[in-house]
Amino acid sequence: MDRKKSAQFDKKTEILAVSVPMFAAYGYNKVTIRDIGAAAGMTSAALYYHFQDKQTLYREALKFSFQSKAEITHAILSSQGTPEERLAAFIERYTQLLADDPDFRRVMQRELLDGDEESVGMLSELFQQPFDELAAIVEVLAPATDIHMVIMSIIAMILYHYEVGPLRRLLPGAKPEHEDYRTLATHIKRLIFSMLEKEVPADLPPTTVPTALG
Amino acid sequence: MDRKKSAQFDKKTEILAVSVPMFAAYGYNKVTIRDIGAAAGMTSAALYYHFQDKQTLYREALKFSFQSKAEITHAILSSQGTPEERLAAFIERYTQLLADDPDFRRVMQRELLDGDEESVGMLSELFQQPFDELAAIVEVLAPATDIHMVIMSIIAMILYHYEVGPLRRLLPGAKPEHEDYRTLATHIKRLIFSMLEKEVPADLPPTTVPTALG
DNA sequence: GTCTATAGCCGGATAGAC
DNA sequence: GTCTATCCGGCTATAGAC
Repeated sequence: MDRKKSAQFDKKTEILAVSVPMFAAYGYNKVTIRDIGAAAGMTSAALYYHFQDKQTLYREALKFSFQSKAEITHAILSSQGTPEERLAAFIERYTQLLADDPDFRRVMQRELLDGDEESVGMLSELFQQPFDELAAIVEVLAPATDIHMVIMSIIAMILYHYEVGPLRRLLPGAKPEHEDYRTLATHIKRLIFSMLEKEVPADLPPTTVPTALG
Repeated sequence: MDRKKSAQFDKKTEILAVSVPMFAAYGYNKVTIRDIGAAAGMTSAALYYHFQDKQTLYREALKFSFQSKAEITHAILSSQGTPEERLAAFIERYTQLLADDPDFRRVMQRELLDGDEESVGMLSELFQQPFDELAAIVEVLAPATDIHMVIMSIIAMILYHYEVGPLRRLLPGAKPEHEDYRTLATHIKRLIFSMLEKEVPADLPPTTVPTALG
């Protein structure tokens, strides 16, 4: 490791990395700067050397968390194959990605509830490109439909399934396999492909899902 | 109006009624008991005559808000007609109900994020019956499918559309008509009925949507 | 770059008068 | 039932030593 500042491991980045799961779990208000300091191995006063104030720290944590997700989403959408296969791959892999990352889901949920214009604007910029890539795939498969709404429906079924989990488990017909992301993915693929009047493509070969940058 | 205590207008109920929109808009932490007192026309100290503490007030507000919604949901599902018509009616009317009631959506969203076991348990009890009624309808239409998942998908597409609104509006392909609940309802009906391999029933006669109890 | 100490504020809850 | 006054605790942020 050389002397030059390493974006991966400098103190500031480390603080962001430990604070993301805390904000995800408890929300902005309940996480105190003392908590963050303790988790990063310092006192709250030291945080003010790195960040102007709590709001700034939070916004940088948000960006830190979402930037990588947008890049992973782009990577998922860059897979090879027919449009059918690529759409199926997106549903399968994105479902898995979110199953593996409760923090990401929860931060997103909190932003949709209480995010200010600036934060939400930042998110929209990050997801502009992946959204367009997905739109290009859907357009080939269903030129006559409202592509925007089809995409939102897919995302809704994935994300809301996780959001509603705590309540869903207590409702009639809940089964253990509903916790498995593959059950969810299969269900969504069936629904979407039947609307597109296409066959659901065969399951993916066990390609590695990108789970981190680089 | 007689002397007996009227459940509709006693002071306690009035406090709950004014606090629900506040909790919905800003969340538990950001709403102070001083705020609630002011909105109800009294000081915070007076609230402690009616409620043990802030948590208790919140929980009662939650129940107050959700009980009526569960009853309305039941009313929507009690409509006449073929199973196809009843499912279509549910999608149409529930979409409208949620369009008209941002408080309900937001309180639900907050509970799914941060609700404790007790609150979520209460919600699940309230929605048990409407869920079963919906399941009975779907079962007739699609005996071979995972009914639980089909219902969750419908609810996901309705609720997530509203949740994601602030972000969705900034994404490619967003159009003004996506704000109209009827656009959403039509889209969901098309998707669900194509999966069921049924025709979408004709639009409802302009029946009044129940919007309050009684 | 991190610490200790503390200023300054605000929120929940209670005491006691009316 | 509602008020005024107040206590207590926790939080953000800063000052200043090291």
